[in-house]
Amino acid sequence: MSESPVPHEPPIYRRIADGLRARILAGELRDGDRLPGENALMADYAIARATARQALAVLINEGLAVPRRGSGVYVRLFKPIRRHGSRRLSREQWGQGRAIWDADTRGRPFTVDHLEVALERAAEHVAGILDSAEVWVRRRRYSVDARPVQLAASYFPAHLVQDSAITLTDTGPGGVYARLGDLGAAPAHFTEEVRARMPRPRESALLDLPGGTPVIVIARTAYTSGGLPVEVNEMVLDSAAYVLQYDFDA
Amino acid sequence: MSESPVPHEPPIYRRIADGLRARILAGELRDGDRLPGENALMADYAIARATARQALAVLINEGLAVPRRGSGVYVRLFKPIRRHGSRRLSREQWGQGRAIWDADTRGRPFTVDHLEVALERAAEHVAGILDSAEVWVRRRRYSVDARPVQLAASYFPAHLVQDSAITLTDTGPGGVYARLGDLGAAPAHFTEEVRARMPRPRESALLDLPGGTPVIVIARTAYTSGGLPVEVNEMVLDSAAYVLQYDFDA
DNA sequence: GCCCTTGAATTCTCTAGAGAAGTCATTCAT
DNA sequence: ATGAATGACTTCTCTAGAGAATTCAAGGGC
Repeated sequence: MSESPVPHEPPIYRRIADGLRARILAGELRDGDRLPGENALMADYAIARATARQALAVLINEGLAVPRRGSGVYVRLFKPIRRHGSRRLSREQWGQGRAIWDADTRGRPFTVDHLEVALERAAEHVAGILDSAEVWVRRRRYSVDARPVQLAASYFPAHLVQDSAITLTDTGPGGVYARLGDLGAAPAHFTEEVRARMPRPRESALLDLPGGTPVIVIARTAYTSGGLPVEVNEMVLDSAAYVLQYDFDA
Repeated sequence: MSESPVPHEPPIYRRIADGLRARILAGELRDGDRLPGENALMADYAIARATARQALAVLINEGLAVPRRGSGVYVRLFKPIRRHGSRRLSREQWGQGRAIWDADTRGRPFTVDHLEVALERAAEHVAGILDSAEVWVRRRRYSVDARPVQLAASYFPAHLVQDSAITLTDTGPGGVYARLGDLGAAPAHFTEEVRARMPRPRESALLDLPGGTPVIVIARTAYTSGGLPVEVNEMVLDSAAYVLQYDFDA
């Protein structure tokens, strides 16, 4: 019964991780700095390799450090891009453009790496929204400075866009939204659903994500002014590369 | 030069993790089901304990599984709450309320666990936005069904709210926004900055997060109709508990 | 000056084993 | 019936060691 009232000292690997984390968050170790590696920790604390690795794994899974095989473990950088939900209401005219998080506002150039257009049977959740069993899909990957930052897949009801340039690689001036306009189905209203989770392996590979990096998943539905859903766009973002901004009135 | 063109077979622990993940995503293993544990994997694949643990750690870090010490490893559940950014434009009148992700829309009751009100020197990024060195802070934790889901800290310029009920535990009918209205500083415009990252240990503890669960961090600034910033609200959400929804016009 | 090889340093994968600590159902005493 | 103790089972922590795979700088050959 007489349990010692000790608040349970944390295990070794955790104490080491706590120490390193404190030094990172205090700014003593900065973006890109090299952390003590497995061998250094083994020597410094007289522990086995597995224990040293476990300590480093904590920081890696927290997204604070990135391992580079054959080289070392480094403090991770965070230099996000700002993505505006509604440009119309965006903050440029509010609050002198002050923001909580630093980010590149003036857009660096996006490039599209991969582009794939296909006619497919719609997945259930997409079919349910677009009310269409067949959809044209446009899948693409965006990069900034040769670094992949976003995967996107847009779905359109097949019967609506069948003979338009939306089914082609080159959609012409103004892009797909201009083409939807040509079809009398210009998007007038958007709703975005936002989630965050850890990436699937395929997403991890395509976005070249280090461990400990969640993805932000945005599912955007575009409606015409008549309330007809005309596009579902599923985006997967590297969470270390983005800050989302949404503006709205009370 | 003649590199063998073998696409490098993945290591054992990864193949095991891949197999289990496939069974989870295919629905063969459902929410709450028990996964084969360390001992089972050791026996099935004739591997060492550390290797079996490594395989399970992959799924745990992906947020697909949750370990329960002394009991087993279980498939994780995902039953989020839907949080609306702008209620005014929200989708109820659009698209018959169809949504990509299932979520509890009708609000289950929120409860406030912790509440702490204090006068503090403002952190740099908050001071920069509110243009005030001293701020009143209201920190609180929200729970749903006795499960903590959100931490929030609201900051107000000290000189503005000094003598109002905002500095009290009970803010009276209508809450802080009604009090700001009393002061002639009713919020008219909001901007939200959204990020996702892995939690800090303190957040992990307060939200009772299992491994592999990112947090969504929302920094919301409220402006009066005159463009004066009157509140900064930093929220930390359990990403497995939330789907954010934003609606806006083109 | 440029390319290639070499070798040290580093992370990554895995084996084998041991004890601590928590969970949970069953058994036993009251 | 209720409650306490037991014991099987589970995850968690850690040791010790070894070879594979990768990086990167230094040195040698052209």
